[in-house]
Order: sequence, then C-alpha cells, then structure tokens
Amino acid sequence: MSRDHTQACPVARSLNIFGDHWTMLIIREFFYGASRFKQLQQETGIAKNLLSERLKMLVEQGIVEKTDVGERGTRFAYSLTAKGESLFPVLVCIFQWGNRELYGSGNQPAELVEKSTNLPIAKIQVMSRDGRLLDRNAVKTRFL
Amino acid sequence: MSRDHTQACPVARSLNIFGDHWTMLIIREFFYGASRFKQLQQETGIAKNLLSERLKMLVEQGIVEKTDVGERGTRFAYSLTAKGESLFPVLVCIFQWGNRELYGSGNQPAELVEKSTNLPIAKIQVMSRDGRLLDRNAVKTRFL
DNA sequence: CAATATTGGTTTAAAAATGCAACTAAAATA
DNA sequence: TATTTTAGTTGCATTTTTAAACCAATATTG
Repeated sequence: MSRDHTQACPVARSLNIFGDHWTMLIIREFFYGASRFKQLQQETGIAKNLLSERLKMLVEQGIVEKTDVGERGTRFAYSLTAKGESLFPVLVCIFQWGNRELYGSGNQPAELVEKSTNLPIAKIQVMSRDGRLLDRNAVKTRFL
Repeated sequence: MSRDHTQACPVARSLNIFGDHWTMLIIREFFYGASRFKQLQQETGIAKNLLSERLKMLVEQGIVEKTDVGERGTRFAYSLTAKGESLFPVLVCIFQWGNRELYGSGNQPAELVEKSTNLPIAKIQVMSRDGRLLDRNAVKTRFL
C-alpha cells in the first residue's frame, strides 16, 4: 500500500488498514469460512507474496490470528479475532451497495440471507438511536 | 489502482471502484461539503494527478457529477449523484468501525451526531427484516 | 517406508501505480 | 493591467503489484 494517512480521522485510519485492492476480499473469505493460506490465495486470486504481507499486517493489527495446526509443523490456520469480526457490518454494507448499484435490477449474482429462514436480511441504514432513518444531510461530524 | 477483480461478487466489484487508498476519502470530503478540485485536494492530501484520475473514474462510474460553474469557463464543481450519495451508509460504517476499534476508549477524534439534536447516531448493525440483530454466523450468501 | 504431492511461504524481475515538483492556460481578483 | 487562483497536465523517481520460479517441511500414496 501507499503511504499512510496521517489525519486524525477514523475513515482515514481505517483506510490505512483495509483501503486497498485486496484486504477486504481476504476478510470476505474469512466470513465465507476460509482459514488456510492456500484457500485464501485461491479464492481471492491474490499473489502469494502479497497475501503473506497482508496477513502479517492483519495479525499485527489484531484483526487476524495465526495458529499452528500441524503438530509442531509449518501448517497454520488463520482466523478473525473479535476486532476482525467487528468488520462484519462494513463488509455487509459494501456487499449491499455493490449489489444494488453495480448490477441491473434482477442481475445480482448473490444476496445475503438469514441462515435459519433463508430470508434476505434488512438493508443497512443510518439511523438515530430512537430508530428514525437519517439521510446524509441530517448527520454531521462532531470533532472532540 | 491495480488490475480489476473479475469475480462476480458485489464486494469485489465495489473494490474495483473504491478499493484503494484515496477514493473513499474523496467521497468523505463530498459528504463534508467539498465541491471544488482544490478543496478535495487540500483536505485529503492526494496528489493532483491522482485526484484528476480518480474524479474522471468516479464521473465515468456515475458516482460524481462535474458541472461548469464559471460562466463558460474552466471552473467546475463536483458533486455526488444519487449513486454516490448511496455510499453514505458505507462511509458511516467505516467511520464507526475505525472509531470503535482504532482508538482507545475516550480517545476518539470525532463522532457522528444528528444535526438537529446533537445526539450520537445509532451504531450500524446487521439485522433481519423484522428487526432482530444478526451476528455473522446467522448470515450466509445465497448465490443466484 | 520411499516417493510424490501439498502447504506455506520467499525471492526475483518486470510492469504498473503512486508521489512530487514543475509547468500551463484560463479566469478571477486587485 | 498585473497578480493570483483554479484546474489541471507532464515527466521522472520511488514504491507496489504481478507473476513465476524456487524451496523446505509435512502429509499422503503406493
């Protein structure tokens, strides 16, 4: 990745971690159940050296854990930490945006459903704490 | 940006558009009210050639509009289209994740509040259509 | 148990993208 | 009219990415 953003902004700081072509795709694979290096590499199509670097970075950032699974060997499993799992809404949000805006209606390749009911999940929206829908003009950033 | 993802996945396709170091930061500036080239460049810190390229791409993608504001001149204003505005939840989601996970509690540089009340907005969450909270294990991707 | 295949990488070189500074033309301002 | 500002473009050095080859340890097969 290119030089880090230095701004004291949560968006800029987040982009320092997953603001690139591959990282969010790796995270997606974790949500789809991948855990091994090979899986991650094949499912995303990323080059092995980049995957290696990205995983190192994600482990450093506390987003991914690396555990030994080969009886004192060189076999490892990668998985999301709690911090990594908390990216779930971000991933869902990106999924939903792409699905709504990047395909003709009815041409979507997939949809997110609740496992137990098979029903589509709700559209993610920005709301007030008492449940009113907020459009972008109703929200501002308050600097602390 | 690097070579396009070819996967038929809404996440991969979205990353082809904003999966880089700068694009989401440019979008952030639009939500903060920027409209001119100079503003976007100064607030984000992006190099001018890159900003130029990114804006061209965003206009092509139908996310940003370029309008002439200088009485038949070379003065322009950029603004989000409806497609661009629909990135608001994605941006909010990234903001909230960064704010919760990347700073010690109480050290957040900013928070998102409702303009009219000054109260913090709700945390964005993944829910079923009837309003139940869904964790990542309760959701799956159904391919169509 | 020996031979083969798989995993989880590292290394290298070429291609592409980024960062930075210098330059420019038109328009706005003084 | 002179100066400044805007909205870029151009060129070059640096950094990243891509793709392929290579490797050691482990697991699987016969």
